Amino acid sequence: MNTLEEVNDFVRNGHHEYLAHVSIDPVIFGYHQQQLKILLLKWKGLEGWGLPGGFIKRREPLSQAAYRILQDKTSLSNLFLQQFHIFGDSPYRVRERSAQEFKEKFNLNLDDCNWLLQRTLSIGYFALVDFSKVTVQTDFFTEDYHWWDVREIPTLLFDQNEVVDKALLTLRLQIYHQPIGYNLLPEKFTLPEIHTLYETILGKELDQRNFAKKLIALGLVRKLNEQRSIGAHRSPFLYQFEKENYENALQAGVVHTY
Amino acid sequence: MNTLEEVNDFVRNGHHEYLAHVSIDPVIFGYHQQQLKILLLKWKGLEGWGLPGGFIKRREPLSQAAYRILQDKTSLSNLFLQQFHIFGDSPYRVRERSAQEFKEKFNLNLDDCNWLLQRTLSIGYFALVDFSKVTVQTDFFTEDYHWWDVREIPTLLFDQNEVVDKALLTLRLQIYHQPIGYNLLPEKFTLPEIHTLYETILGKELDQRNFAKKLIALGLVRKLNEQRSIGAHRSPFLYQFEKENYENALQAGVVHTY
DNA sequence: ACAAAAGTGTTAGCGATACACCCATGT
DNA sequence: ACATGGGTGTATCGCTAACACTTTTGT
Repeated sequence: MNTLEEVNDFVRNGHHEYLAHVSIDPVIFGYHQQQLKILLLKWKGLEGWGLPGGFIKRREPLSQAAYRILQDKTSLSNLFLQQFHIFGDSPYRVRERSAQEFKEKFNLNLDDCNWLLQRTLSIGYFALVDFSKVTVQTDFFTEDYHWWDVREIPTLLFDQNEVVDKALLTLRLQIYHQPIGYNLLPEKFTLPEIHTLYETILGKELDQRNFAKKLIALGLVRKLNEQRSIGAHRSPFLYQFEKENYENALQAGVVHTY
Repeated sequence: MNTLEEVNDFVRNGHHEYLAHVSIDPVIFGYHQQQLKILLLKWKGLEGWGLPGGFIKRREPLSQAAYRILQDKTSLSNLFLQQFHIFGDSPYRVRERSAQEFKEKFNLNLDDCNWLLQRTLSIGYFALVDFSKVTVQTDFFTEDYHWWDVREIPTLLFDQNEVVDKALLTLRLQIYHQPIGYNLLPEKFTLPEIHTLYETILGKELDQRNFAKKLIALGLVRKLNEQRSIGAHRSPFLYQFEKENYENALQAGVVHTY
């Protein structure tokens, strides 16, 4: 959506194409330079940053809508995506909006009963993406984008800080049951990288030796015959996931701690 | 909703009071006679059984809506209720319904664009109730109700078998992190009762001695000076939850196995 | 030579699991 | 007395957790 014409059509006739009252808000996690990050957009006319949300088409399966929205923003097609909560309790999600608000913020004239003014429930999805493969797409509504360290998330629009918090909580709870590393790390990675990733997500220190020991003992990763050069230090070996073992272990929930 | 007049008003004007496109479907678990059961309703005009669902009012917080719907059906106010998934992928949740279908099944005449004909996403909640305290309310749409053993759930309306399956799965996953026993058992219960409850939910045998040992060692239950008479057998002692310890243990996730 | 990060083994303690016999009660 | 379900203790094994020094690399 890039021209003013398209935007006007979306605002006025969007309810013929999309479901009112429900939106999808994806929390996109990426991992880069030892930091867990979230992709946020700066919306035109609105103060502050927000999630790259979107609407569901009238006859589109829900999960397909989530993939479409993700793909539109990141141009990634093969990513991990999971629904984690639906938000409909905060005051922002209960009250309806006014046409005046829209006029002031976007300079768009809306009918009082326009579909965008109605209360919207938000379905939270979280995505795990390989940071290095993402190219962010912007459009008419998007002024800027930025990957934010999860420890430094600014104040977001509406109740979206709550959405992000819940996503992080879910990520932590599921770290032993979902292919977290598989989707956040590049194909080849070093032990210190995956070690720091887990420490970052869990927000606590994990013993270096025990961590490596367990990964290897369970056959979750395979040591490659390559090393990465990291400057004035010993060169770490590269590893790959043993896809089959890894997935079996997750299913069985074998891995409880590191 | 009991008179035909009320029903007609709901069908024709419900969209002024309720949000279209979204419904709440609660899976109500109860435990009785060593069986985990689910409350299902027989809807008038529809073949088969279904969940006791309802709609969200326009300005009603989501979780409040879930409580209201639950309370309307069970007359219970103090119950455990948790959102677990939103369903919007199955063919039933994608396609829209026809006025003709409504005419045939309910003998109600609807406009082609009536709000009840539109696609509806379903928010799944699961509730844990003390079976002995429930009195089920029926209304115009409800022909009958029945508590079904979870191992014998019949074919349900739409995609609701999927909803029930997912609720069961979630219950199993959360058994160590949610006050499962607290809400499904009466205030006073015997060790064999809680033991069988956990076996039933997890669908596997748990060692009797280890189970009791752990419950008591962690101080989750307190032995009372009362016994229950169960006929021609040794009388089991009654126990109560040690509320404080129990909740602390859940929060900390202390209990991993039995 | 030095600074910074990678790599690597052992031990102690705790918790999970496996296992079988006696007791209470009503008929 | 007998049938049925309730109640109880111990020993082994495996996993977790704690812990520090040597190696590599570039400057």
